[in-house]
Amino acid sequence: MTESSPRGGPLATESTVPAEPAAPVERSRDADRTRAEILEVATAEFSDKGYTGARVDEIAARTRTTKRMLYYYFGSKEQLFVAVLERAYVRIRSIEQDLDVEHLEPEDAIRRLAGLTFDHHEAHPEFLRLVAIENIHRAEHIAHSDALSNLASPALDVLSRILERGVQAGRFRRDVDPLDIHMVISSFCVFRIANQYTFGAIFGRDVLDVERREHYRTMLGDLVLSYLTAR
Amino acid sequence: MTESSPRGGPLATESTVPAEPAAPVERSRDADRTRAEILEVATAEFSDKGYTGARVDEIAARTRTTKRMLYYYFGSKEQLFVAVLERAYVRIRSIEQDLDVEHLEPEDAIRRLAGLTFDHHEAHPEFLRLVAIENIHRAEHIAHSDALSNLASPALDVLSRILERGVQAGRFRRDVDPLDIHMVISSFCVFRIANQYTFGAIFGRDVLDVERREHYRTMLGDLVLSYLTAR
Amino acid sequence: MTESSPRGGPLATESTVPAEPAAPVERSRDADRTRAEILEVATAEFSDKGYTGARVDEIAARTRTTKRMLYYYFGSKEQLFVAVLERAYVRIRSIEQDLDVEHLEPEDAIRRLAGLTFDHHEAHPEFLRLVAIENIHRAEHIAHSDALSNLASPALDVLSRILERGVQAGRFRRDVDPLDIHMVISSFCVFRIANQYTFGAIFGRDVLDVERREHYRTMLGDLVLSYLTAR
Amino acid sequence: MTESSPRGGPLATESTVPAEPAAPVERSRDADRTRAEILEVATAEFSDKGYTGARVDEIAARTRTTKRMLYYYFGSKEQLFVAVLERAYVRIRSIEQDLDVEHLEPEDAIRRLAGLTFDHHEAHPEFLRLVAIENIHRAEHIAHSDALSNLASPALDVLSRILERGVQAGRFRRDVDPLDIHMVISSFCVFRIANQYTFGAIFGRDVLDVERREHYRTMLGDLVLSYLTAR
DNA sequence: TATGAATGAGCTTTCATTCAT
DNA sequence: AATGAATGAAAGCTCATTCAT
Repeated sequence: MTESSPRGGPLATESTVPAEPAAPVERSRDADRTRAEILEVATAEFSDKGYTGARVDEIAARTRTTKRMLYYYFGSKEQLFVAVLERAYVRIRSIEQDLDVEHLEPEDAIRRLAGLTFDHHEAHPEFLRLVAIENIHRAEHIAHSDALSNLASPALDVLSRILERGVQAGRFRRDVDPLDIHMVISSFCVFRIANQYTFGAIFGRDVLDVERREHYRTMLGDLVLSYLTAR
Repeated sequence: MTESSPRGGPLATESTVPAEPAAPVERSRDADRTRAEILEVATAEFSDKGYTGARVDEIAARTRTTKRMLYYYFGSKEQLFVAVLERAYVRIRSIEQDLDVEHLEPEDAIRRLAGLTFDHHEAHPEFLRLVAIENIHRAEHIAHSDALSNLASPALDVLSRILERGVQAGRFRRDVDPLDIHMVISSFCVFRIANQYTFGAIFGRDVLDVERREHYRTMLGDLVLSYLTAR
Repeated sequence: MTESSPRGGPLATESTVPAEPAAPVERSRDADRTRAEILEVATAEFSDKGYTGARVDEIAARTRTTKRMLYYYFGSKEQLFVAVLERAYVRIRSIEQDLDVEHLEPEDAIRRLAGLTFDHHEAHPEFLRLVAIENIHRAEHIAHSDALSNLASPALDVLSRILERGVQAGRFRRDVDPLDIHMVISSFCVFRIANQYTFGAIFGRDVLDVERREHYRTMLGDLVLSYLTAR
Repeated sequence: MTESSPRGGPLATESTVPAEPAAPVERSRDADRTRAEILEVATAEFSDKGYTGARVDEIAARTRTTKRMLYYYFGSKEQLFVAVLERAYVRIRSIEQDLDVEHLEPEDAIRRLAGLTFDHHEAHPEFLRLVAIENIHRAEHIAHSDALSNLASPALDVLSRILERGVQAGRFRRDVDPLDIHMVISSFCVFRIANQYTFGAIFGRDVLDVERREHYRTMLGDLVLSYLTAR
């Protein structure tokens, strides 16, 4: 990489700059807007076609800028993909932080948590596609990203506290690892979205059918709770 | 396509020829061997790089034949990919048919079934990678394949009978859809393999660690059984 | 060329073999039929796509034989094209021999001759396409063909005699070269067919429109006669 | 096509820019020079080998640029061919506009027009080859070209006025369609060039022989005039 | 800081033909 | 006399990227 990127290097996230002098800000705002637009389009393209399948030309064409600007801002296709992943993870995590389950009974809190995860995954299939794509590439992009390497789910902390409360109340099993429960919940929610196509093709069932939505949502809660409360 | 492919068209699967005639088979055997070798290498390449990322040149280079032969046998990169998918599914399904759980108690049968699924997925990560890749492509290749469109898991029939026995014995819930249970089991097994990289990168846990293997395997059985036996 | 062709080499025309022993004739007849079929299809393909644009695979696919047989009978794509040209010229010339104008007045004979030429070209556009294709290739195939090198039009002899009669009767100009008249007639008839597409695209006139047919046919006669009878 | 072409798209003709700005033109001039060079070479190659027979590699090799640039400028082999056709037609038509026959007697004007057409065709055989090639392809490229679909010959207008004057002077037939006369003239001139090879091979006459040139040129004038003045 | 123009390397696929009996 | 299997060479085209200001 011989060319330096503006404002903090290629991995810089689009942090809101609070107060800056007049003139250069104008330009920065344009730059931010352009960066954001590129990321938006790139997210769609990468999510749709995969990393290799995505075309830099196509991303640029759907933008108001040129391909050259894309390289100017992000350095390379790979760095653009990393930026896309970072933005996607940050967004998803920020949504998860809205969880407010402290006032609920442990069982209800679990149902709430699982249900929200279920909803999130259904609402953001392009995020799951990016995750699947990144796994195909063995998470090599995430691994090299400082911004993502230790970005654990905030839901995990919430989950830990729910489990603690449940155990202390004598309603949940002891010695259950919160991350395992998180994995069970994620497995189900991710599989339903990420594998919907092959599952549908093989078994002829559309798991995204709205008529089946509540069934699956409830089932997930039942599944986790039955495990946590099993004698 | 004006050039005819050898032996039954590009989608012809490598049917086991039981008793073979004498002379002309020699060449057929070579052809079959070549086909098999191409499929082997192509499976590795597609599984490793994804459909778009895979290179026909690379596949050919790792083979004793040439790129030309690859096109002679399979017609196109896409048809080769379909052949790879077909072979992978057929192989996985044939393994699943070895299930022998009729003599077990329903609970043990469930544990056995879940455990074998768990083992299969761990033993064939390249199959799960192909499935993930195919889902990125919205199962368009499987959809166009006659050989795969109706290839439900034989494990599903086995599962149905276990559930029936469990219900009749009064040990399992009524009205549980076998396909839902299959989905729960698959979710967990698939997620653990397919999402191991991002999961590891984000949470710092290696879910493939042999030391944790039995824990997860048992946990899956517990999870499913607690759901099936929940009051 | 290392492989010899059956029955007289690659340029042998499909002459009817009168009397031959039993068994091999059967085979020859099949061979002749196969050759004829290949030539039929090849004529269509070459005429449609041009020499380079024509596909050996495509020709073979439209035949009941295989591509290999095509090479067996004709040696190469080029030799097949020569055979196609030969057959086309022979056929066209044989049709022209039906001219019977000796009993007509010179003027009527000219009209008859020009009209028949006009009709022939309209009836055999694929022949004109082959001629155009061959001219694109500077007649290199015809030049190397013994069968075609001195295949002048029989119409030329007929024309010569008509002109002689006209001159002797004091109705036609003296010293008119029959080949020049042939060229005028051919020019008009060939142009109308061979250049119909660009002419139509540029001038918006469909010169093949049946409603204009008689007009052009008459006009050609008028044109030639006015020249021959000009003071 | 996601990659944008320079300067107005692939079909943009080399419009004469009258007054040019200062600095950035230098590069444009290079680009125009490169475009022109590619078109020059491509004209020769397509004209020589036909559309399918022409090789993009060959065209590029005869240029100072690379094959990549050829695609950069023209998008595809087909679009390059269209550009070649457009340039050829535009050039031919621009030459035809130099006709200045208003001051001549109708008969002399006709001879002049026919003679100039005769000369043009002889001077630009590669244009006629392109036209023949385009007719083999049924004018599909011209049909899709906006620049060419309505490009009637300016010679046609000139011809119309000559005929009018001749009719008004009582020297020419009435009710003669100028386009028919154009067709007669074109037929003869085109045939002589386009069909020279097969004509020479079949009849052994070199119609391009300089010794016969005046004969044919005069003959064409005689032919047309005798038709126009026929009683 | 910003950008239009240009590009080397490699991609999938197709072509007419020959091998080997 | 007849043929199924195999193929070297090259075709058109696209990719992410850099040049040059």
